[in-house]
Amino acid sequence: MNYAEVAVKSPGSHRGQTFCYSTPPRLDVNVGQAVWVPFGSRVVQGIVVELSDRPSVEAPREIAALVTDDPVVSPVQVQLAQWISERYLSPLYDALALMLPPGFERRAVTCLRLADSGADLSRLTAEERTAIETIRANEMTGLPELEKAIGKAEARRITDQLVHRGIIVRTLEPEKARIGPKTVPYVKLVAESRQVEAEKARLHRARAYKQAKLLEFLADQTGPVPVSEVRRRLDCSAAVVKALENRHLVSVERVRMRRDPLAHVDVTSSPVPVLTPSQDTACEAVGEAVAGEDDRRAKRPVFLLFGVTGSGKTEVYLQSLSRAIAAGKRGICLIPEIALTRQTVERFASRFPGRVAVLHSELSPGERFDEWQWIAEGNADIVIGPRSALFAPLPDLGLIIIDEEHEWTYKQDDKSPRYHARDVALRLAELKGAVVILGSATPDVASFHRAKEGEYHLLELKERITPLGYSPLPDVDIVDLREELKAGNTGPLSRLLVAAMRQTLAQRQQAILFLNRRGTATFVRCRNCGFVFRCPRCSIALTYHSVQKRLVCHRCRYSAPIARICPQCSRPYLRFLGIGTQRIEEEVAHFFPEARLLRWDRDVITSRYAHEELLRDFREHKADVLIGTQMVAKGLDLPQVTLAGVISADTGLNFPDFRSGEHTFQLLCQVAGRAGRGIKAGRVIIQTYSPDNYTVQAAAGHDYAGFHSREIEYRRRFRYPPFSRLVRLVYTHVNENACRREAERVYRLISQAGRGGDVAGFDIIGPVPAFALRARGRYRWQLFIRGQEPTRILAQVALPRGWTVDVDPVGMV
DNA sequence: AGCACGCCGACT
DNA sequence: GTCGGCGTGCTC
Repeated sequence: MNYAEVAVKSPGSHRGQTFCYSTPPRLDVNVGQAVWVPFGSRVVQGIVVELSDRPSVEAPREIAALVTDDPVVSPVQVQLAQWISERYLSPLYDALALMLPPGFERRAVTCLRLADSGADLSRLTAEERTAIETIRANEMTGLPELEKAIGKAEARRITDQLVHRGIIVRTLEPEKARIGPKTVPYVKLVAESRQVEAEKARLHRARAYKQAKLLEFLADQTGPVPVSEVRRRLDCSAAVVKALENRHLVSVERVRMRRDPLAHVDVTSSPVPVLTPSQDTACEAVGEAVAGEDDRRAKRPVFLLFGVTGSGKTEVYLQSLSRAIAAGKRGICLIPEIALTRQTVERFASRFPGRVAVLHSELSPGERFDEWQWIAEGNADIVIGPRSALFAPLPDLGLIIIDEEHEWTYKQDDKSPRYHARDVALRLAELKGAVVILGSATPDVASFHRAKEGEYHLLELKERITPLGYSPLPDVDIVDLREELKAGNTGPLSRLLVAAMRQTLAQRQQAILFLNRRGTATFVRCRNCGFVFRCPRCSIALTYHSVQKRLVCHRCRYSAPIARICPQCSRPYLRFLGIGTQRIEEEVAHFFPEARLLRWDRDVITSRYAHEELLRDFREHKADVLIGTQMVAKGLDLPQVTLAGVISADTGLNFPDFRSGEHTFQLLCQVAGRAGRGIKAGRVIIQTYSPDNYTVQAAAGHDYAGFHSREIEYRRRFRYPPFSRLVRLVYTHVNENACRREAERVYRLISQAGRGGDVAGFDIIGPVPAFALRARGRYRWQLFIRGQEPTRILAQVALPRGWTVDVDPVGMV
């Protein structure tokens, strides 16, 4: 095996592409190894994905060095990366990069050093002298530093010269590690007890009382003690420790320390609750599957855990994990968003004290590094985190849990690889022989379809558990907003909602008001000519913020003062349309001047802990009404809330996306689930202009099955997922015309390839301008390929720069 | 990412 | 006529 196929970190490399290198005998190269390879004029990192005894190109170059002696990714991870690269049409390296330890990726920098030999230093130009002085000042100087000192082009020209004349040596070194293990000094006694007595006497004579005290203290300890603790307890300085160390009476060693993100969590374990019958059935089924014979060929089952809000899905996760651990396995639990799921994380941490690792983006780089290392060393039984936690180096993986599996945050859509964590998890489970639990109160339409088809095992939790036992789901009223208008009520709050709020507040209970999304908040339109204020950079409608009295773009934060007259027709008929959280706040304040209001949207949430503080305040009843967007709908446990109001269910419904019904249903159910989780019954009011819509009706009736059967028929009729798959192609360009023309060209290219080739059974939707046509000064056009295997056609089409491909996109807008 | 190759505007 | 702009393509 003298050759290696290497996935190279290069932006230009396309899907699955590898480069062939020869392996010098001095290096022990294995699959999964990170290596330095020459690439064009540079040296870059790559991952070995295959070994062979035959080169795949004529003249391969040689692997320069290993990055580490041991492979960084396992063979199974290489397989998983190949699958991701294939499915999502992403560069293989990008897929592998998901699995690398934090801070592992580094670049090679050119380093300069003076040559040892007494080269001829006479006849140097002034610039050359400055360069040499800069290099002499440090042991090792990076080329970038020299470039900063004397300019880029100049630095290159001069170093070339000096290297040529043998005055300096140029080498390639990995850039300095930014993250590493944290170590703390520990001190321990090395002197023998006889010696200790003698030294103590001597130190007393020398009036070095602190040293004597330290010696005495250490003699009483059984092992090494952190220096910081010694200093705190004996109130001494580092010099005292140093003095004893110099006399070889004590030794100081640095010990690696874990920066534990869960250190603050209170682990006083609450009693393990008794399971309801359906929870018990679910745990039994999962436990049996996890503990089953270790036969890799027998595919492990996938469970769809379908349970309404408050039915105790988390308890099923916890006890399933207990069973997995009892069977010698470990588990990963994916959660949609860390900010809103801290309660869940803490519940896991206190059920399995010291055995839970968290991996998420809010960790400091150091914490992330330590968690990763800690997991890799086999210290954690459970890893919990958002989608990337799937790639944790957890040994003995036996169970993968995906909480709120319908959540869109499981799809990565801002950067390559554009993978869906649920689908990757299913593949990983197959490779590892692990069991999967998909949990949701409102499963993804595709997941529930698969469960109905028998592909997944359906586990249903029917009872809703509250502090006083089982409680029914809240009553839901639908308010027809057209009737409100007819009755002369032009405000955003219906008469029924106002009445319900009055009652709730009179009983000193809490209410939540929910707005579909911030993007539909107050925009400004001219009633005379129809002009709408738009962002000059992004072309989306600007939103009016009453506090600053300015129009703000919610995409790029552009802002402008509000005008009095229309810039198009010069008439003073500007009108504020739509409703934002601020507008609702003002409206509620008008009806209930006494009520304490709390607004929750991205304008209020600024700092890292603002979510928690706000929630704590509301939970402690420091406010009566919470007004917010999507965020208030997510799994929050607020027992004193007895009323939930949806200002308008329509905003989502009218979105030009085949998933708008599904999304709206999920949101409405989540909001409905917020009310009545405590001891008092809850009530929900949904305001809408389309009261007969099946999505609204089903949500009001807590009828997932009813919604699903209608929705799946719609999907079948229009051949949308899960009856087809989609690929989204987006082209970005500064010129609008060029953008449209390129989109049209690729449309023709794909349809021709489809007619002529062997890939049939697909159609193209578009090309159309993307929903936000302009983003950051660039235009965007998009088209969709729909079919059974929509990616196959793309193998025949070369897309130039500027295109991004999103397989199984989460939305169409 | 970087570097080379190649085709159109302002200069000797 | 040439120098150089950066659009396009390639790196085992």
